[in-house]
Amino acid sequence: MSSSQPFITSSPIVAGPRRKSKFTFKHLSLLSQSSTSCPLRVVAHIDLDAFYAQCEMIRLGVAEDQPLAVQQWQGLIAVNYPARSFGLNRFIAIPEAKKLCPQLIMQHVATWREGDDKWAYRPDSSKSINTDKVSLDPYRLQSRRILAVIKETLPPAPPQKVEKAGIDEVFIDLSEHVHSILLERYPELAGPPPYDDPLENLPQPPSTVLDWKADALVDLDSSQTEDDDPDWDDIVMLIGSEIVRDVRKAIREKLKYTCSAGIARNKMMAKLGSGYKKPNSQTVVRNRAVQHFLSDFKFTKIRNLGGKLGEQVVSAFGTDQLTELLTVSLDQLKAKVGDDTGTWLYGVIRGEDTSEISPRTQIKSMLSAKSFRPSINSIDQAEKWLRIFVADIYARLVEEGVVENKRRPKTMNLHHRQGGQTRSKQLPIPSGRRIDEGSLFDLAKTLLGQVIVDGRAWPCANLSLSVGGFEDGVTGNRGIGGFLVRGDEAKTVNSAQRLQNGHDSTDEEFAPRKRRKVADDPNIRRFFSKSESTGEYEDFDEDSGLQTPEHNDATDSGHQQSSKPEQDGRPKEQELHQQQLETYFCKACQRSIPRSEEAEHQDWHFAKDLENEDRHQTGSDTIARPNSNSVVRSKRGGSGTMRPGRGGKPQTGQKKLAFS
DNA sequence: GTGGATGAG
DNA sequence: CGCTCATCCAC
Repeated sequence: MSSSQPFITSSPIVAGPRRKSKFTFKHLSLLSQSSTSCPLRVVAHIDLDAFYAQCEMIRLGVAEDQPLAVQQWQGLIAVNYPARSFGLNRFIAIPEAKKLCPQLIMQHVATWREGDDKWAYRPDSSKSINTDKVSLDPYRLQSRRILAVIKETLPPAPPQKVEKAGIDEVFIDLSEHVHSILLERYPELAGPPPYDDPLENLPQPPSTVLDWKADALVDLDSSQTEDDDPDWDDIVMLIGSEIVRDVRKAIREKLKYTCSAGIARNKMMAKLGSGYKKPNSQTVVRNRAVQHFLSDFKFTKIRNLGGKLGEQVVSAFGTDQLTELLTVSLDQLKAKVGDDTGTWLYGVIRGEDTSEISPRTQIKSMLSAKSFRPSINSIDQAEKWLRIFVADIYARLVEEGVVENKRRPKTMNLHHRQGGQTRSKQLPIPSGRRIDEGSLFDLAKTLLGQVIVDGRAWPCANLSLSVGGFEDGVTGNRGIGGFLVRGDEAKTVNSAQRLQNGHDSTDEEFAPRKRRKVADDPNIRRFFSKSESTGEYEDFDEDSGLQTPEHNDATDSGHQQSSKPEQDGRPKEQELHQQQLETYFCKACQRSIPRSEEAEHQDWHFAKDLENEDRHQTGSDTIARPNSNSVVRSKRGGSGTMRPGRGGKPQTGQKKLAFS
C-alpha cells in the first residue's frame, strides 16, 4: 500500500476569493438524475487485472506472486503481473517466454473437441489445433460472478447503472448514489435553494482535508495550483472513490480477484484513469486535473481514435500528440473529418464526454469461430466444425436462459473467409419452436450451402457462426403459480397473457415455461462449472425444458477446488437419462430437484426473485435515451457532442437539450 | 433487414 | 495473436 499523498489539503479559509461554490443547486439536481451533462457527474471504470490469467490462477490455486500466462495454441493471450516483471507480454513467443522466465506457468485455455460434448481443460490442447476450438466459457462465467458481486455491492435501486464494456471491464455511473451520500453527509445541501432559485450557487464545501486514502491522484497542472480550495466536484469524486474502493474490496474478498479502477467525470476519463496505475489500484481524475492528465497522451489512445479515424487525424495534422491538437480550431477539425466527427473530436481531446452508461449487462449476440491453419477444403470438414460451433453456442444459449425462454435469438449468421474475401449469410431462427442443437445445426448447414453455392468457397481460412437479435423473454412476474408464457412480441406480461396452468400450446407459442428468473445469471453459482449440452441432437422432452443433463457434482463446493484443474468424468449417458426422469436440474440452485418437489421449488424461486429487473430502464429521460450517446452541452453557445463516425465518415449526432 | 467494415479488448 | 463482441453504414 504505497499510499500517495493527498493532493488537496486544507486551506484555512480566511477570506477566500470565493465564498460560494461554483456549482449550483441545479447541478446538484442533475447529479441526482445522473444527467450526462452534470458537471458533478461521477463515473467509474473497473478493469480486472490480467483477467484470464487471474482466472487461471484462482482456478488452479496458484500463488499470487507466481508468474503465469494463459496460452492459446502457440501464443500467449494473457500474462499476469508477476510474469510481466520478467519482460513478458502477450506477443512474445513461447520459447522466448520460457527463456526469460523459466518458472513461468503456462495454462492453455479450455477447448471444445470434436466428439466431445463439453469444453474442457486438456493436457494436449496446444497440440490439437486441428481438432479443437478454444472456449472462453470459463472466463465468461467468472465475469458473471464478478458482475453479480458488483451489483450486489451497489444500492439495489433499479436501474443500476452498470454497463458491461467487455468480459473484464465495466462502467458504473455513480452519480445518483454519490448524490444521496452527499446529502447525508452535508445536510446543508439538502434544503431548497435560497430564493428557490436553482441557479443559486451552492455554499462552499467545508475546507477539511480530503482524505484520498490509497488512491492515486492524477497530478495537477502547475498552472492550476492556485485554485486550491476543494469544491463539490472534488468531494463527489472522493465519495465515488470510496464507493469504488468498497466494490473492489467486495470483489477481492468474495472472489479473490484484483482490479484497477478509474473515477472521473465521464467514461473516457474514467477509462484512462483505470489504466493509470495497475494492478490493484484506483485512480481519481479530478476535473481540475483533466487537462494535465490528457496532455500526456497520444490522442490515438482515446477510444475510437485507435484505428483508421485516428490515422486520418494524425495524417491531417501531422501529429499524434493530443496537446498539439488543442491548438486546432473547431472549424479546422470539421474540415478534415467532417462536422460531426470534428465536433466530437474537439470535445473529447478536452476531456468532454457525455456518453451514457447504458445499464446493459446482457449480450446481444454470440459467436463461435475458428481460423483454419491449413485451410479446409470440403463441406465435410466445414460441417464438422459447424457441429462444434453449434455445441458451443447452444451451451451458451442455455446459460442465457434460452431453454427457459428467458431470452431468445432471432437470427443465425455464418461467415466464411476465403483469401481476402469474407462472405456471410443469415437466416431467421424459426419462431414458435424450441431451439435445440438439432435445429441450430440444420440452420447452420443451410447457411453453409448458401455461402458456398456461387464462386469458389475453398480453401476456406475461417468460419464463424453466430446468433443474434436476442429478444427478452418474459420479464413479468405476476401470477400465483408462476406460470408465464410469452408471445412473439410480448415484452411484458399482463393477466391476459398469463395462463392458468402452464400448458397452453398454440403453435405460435413457445412451450410455456415456468418462470425461473434468477437475478441475472443462473450460472454464477458454480465455480467453473461446465456448461452443458447434450452432444446429441435429440429433442428434450417437451415438459422438461428446465432440466439439463446433470453435472458432475463432485466439484461443487461453491468454490474452486484448487486441486482439480482438470475435469472430471461426467455421468454416463444411461445414468443421465434415468436421472432426468426422476429429477429436474434447477440451474438456479445448481442441483437436482426431485420431480415431486418441482412445483413447490419453482414457486419458491418465483417468490424469491422479485427484485432485480435489469430490463426496462426508465432512463434519465430528461436528457437522453439509452443508447443515445449524444447530448448537447450548452455551456456557452452550446455545441453538440456526437459520436465519431466510422471510417472517417461522420454520422449524424442527435441533439438533446441540456441545462444552464 | 443484409452484408461489410471498423474498433475494442 | 486469435477470438469475441458491438456498432455503424450503404444497400
